[in-house]
Amino acid sequence: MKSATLMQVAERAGVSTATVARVLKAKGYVSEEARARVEAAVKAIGYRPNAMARGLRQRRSFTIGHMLDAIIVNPFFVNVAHWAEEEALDHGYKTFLFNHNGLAERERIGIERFIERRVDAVLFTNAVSTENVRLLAAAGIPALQLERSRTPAAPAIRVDNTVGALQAMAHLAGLGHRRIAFIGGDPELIGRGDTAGPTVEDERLAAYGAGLAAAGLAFDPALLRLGKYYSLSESGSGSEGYRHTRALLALPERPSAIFATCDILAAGALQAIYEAGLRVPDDISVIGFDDTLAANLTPQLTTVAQPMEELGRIGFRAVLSAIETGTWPDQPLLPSRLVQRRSTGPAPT
Amino acid sequence: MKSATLMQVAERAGVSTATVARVLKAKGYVSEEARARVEAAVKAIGYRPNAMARGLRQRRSFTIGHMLDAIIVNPFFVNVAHWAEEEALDHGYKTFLFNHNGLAERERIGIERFIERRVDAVLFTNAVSTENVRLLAAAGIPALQLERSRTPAAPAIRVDNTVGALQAMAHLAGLGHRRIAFIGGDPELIGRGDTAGPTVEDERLAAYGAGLAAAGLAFDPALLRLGKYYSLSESGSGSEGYRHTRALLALPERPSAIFATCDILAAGALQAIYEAGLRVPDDISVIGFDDTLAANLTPQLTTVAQPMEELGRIGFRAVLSAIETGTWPDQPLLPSRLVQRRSTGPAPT
DNA sequence: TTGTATGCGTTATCAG
DNA sequence: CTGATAACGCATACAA
Repeated sequence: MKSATLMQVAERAGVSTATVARVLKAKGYVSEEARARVEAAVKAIGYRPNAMARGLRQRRSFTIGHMLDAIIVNPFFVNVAHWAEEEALDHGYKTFLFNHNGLAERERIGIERFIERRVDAVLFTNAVSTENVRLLAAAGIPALQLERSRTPAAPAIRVDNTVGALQAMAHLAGLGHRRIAFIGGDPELIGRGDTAGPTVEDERLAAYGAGLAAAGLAFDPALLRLGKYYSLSESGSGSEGYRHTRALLALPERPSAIFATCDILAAGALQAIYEAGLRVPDDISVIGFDDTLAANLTPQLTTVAQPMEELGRIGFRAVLSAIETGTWPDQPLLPSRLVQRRSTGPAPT
Repeated sequence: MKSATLMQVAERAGVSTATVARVLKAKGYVSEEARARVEAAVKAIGYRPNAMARGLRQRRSFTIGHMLDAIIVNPFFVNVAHWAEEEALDHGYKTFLFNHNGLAERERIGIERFIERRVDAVLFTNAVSTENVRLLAAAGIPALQLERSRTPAAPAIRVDNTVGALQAMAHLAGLGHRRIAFIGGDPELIGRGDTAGPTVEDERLAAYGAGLAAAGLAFDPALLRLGKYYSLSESGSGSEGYRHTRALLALPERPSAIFATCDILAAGALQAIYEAGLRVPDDISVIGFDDTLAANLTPQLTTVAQPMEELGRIGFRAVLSAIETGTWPDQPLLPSRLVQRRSTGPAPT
């Protein structure tokens, strides 16, 4: 038994479809009596508006597309997608997800799907190719980047990586650490994109340097390990962090603290340290970034939290504004912040 | 600039809309010449079919709903959702996600949204209320449960929990463990649902007992810890496992191995053990369930893997069959299996 | 306060 | 092989 139509409701209530529409949308004048009859009819036959018909007529699908990097490898993406969806729900919207896994070709396919579905806007967490993003502009669909800007072809709500990273460094320095290693994304490897200015990786790396300087610590290139966050093909997604940490522990003078710019990297670091028979934080402290895996790791990880809920919610509200008014609200720089748990402690003496 | 319409393509190609439709759907006779002209026009104006119009006309949205428990707390759900989506993509479908967080009321709202969107079918991972699921039947929408059956109101593709759990127990027993603890979901607390027969929790618990018996080990009630998998309100989602493990370690004669029926529980167990200054697997072995967090934990967790990709893919194909032919294919019982990593080792002597 | 009529962009059914 | 034309279910401009 397929759902009833508005016309059937009208018939049953003995009014016109226009009247039914008026009570359903709660706009326009309707007599109390007609309203009651319509409501009774709606209930009686279990009427539910057909979103496709509505969308076709209104030229609005009440749907947005959310382009993600790789939802099953990094929980960061799940989280922002979740909160964007939650906010969307509050506004009568639904979101479509699509994972490009870092591949421009996949991203293109996803965007084409979004266009066919006539999404009212799309969120990128994150974008891959400027050319692809322009496809949306060409179709008249607003697009917004979340967390990082990879292309000038769409506005972005970015995160202030510096503030949290600086807190992390100050925390470590305050604990007496003098040899602090850094495991992070290589600005060149991660993909700088087409946006001018420092990338997320540049910022985190710069904050490491600034944190060192602020604490009066010298920079030691041996303590700097740059690479990818994870490789999609490898199981044990923390393997990059694991490898870097093994190298760090093999140093003649090993670090007493490691600042990893991703919880996944930190997870691998924790494994390497454990395997070496060292204890966290007694022998070595570890800080991560994102606050995704953190609370599940052993020991619970001190990490720089990203504002995932704000990113999702504010991001959705921003595109909603673009949809409804054609204008973008101010794009705030959302702060990251240090969350202390149990993986950091005083430097060993 | 909004996307062009089929009619505009027709005009530009100098043919009727019917002809355009024929070349687009690759069915019906079209002369080579007409086809070429249409294809050129499509390319020229960047035409993309409007899925809403198509859906309205065909009474099919090429969309399915996927009802999930709580995507941000348990990666298990992300994974099956991801693979179902992936399979859907291969068949021209998109999925809508909705998290009910274990609440029947939320589930009802989600289902209503799905109905309004006119999804062609819905997947439950997992269902909460029979009454809600019946809403779909009333609307003529096929529904399928994945991983576990909570209601007789829809068919289910379930997982064979026994096989993997038995492997886990045999693995532990083979390693010489004689005091094996069990931390699992309480069959009563988790929600038995309305389906007759043993629940997932019953099965895992039974396998524990059977594994003990097979190894000639006595059952010790002190080693049995039943509760919830996690509480949604608590950060550090492994806290349930942490608490149970603390209790276990405080026993006069503590276990040398713990079998936790969820990686999240195992993550908490690992934290408690670490905090107690014990080493895994030297002092105590741990096995989890699901294979979600496993590879990221310290040490990498031996766990009973659930067939998440198969669940998603086979699940989608099953509903597709229901949509297209009105019949359900055979529902296989998908096997779980032990994945050995580094958290299990010989029992200490 | 209410009803009529039209069109949103497709697909499908007919004739031709 | 091709072209009119009529729905699909709803929203809205316009009349009444």
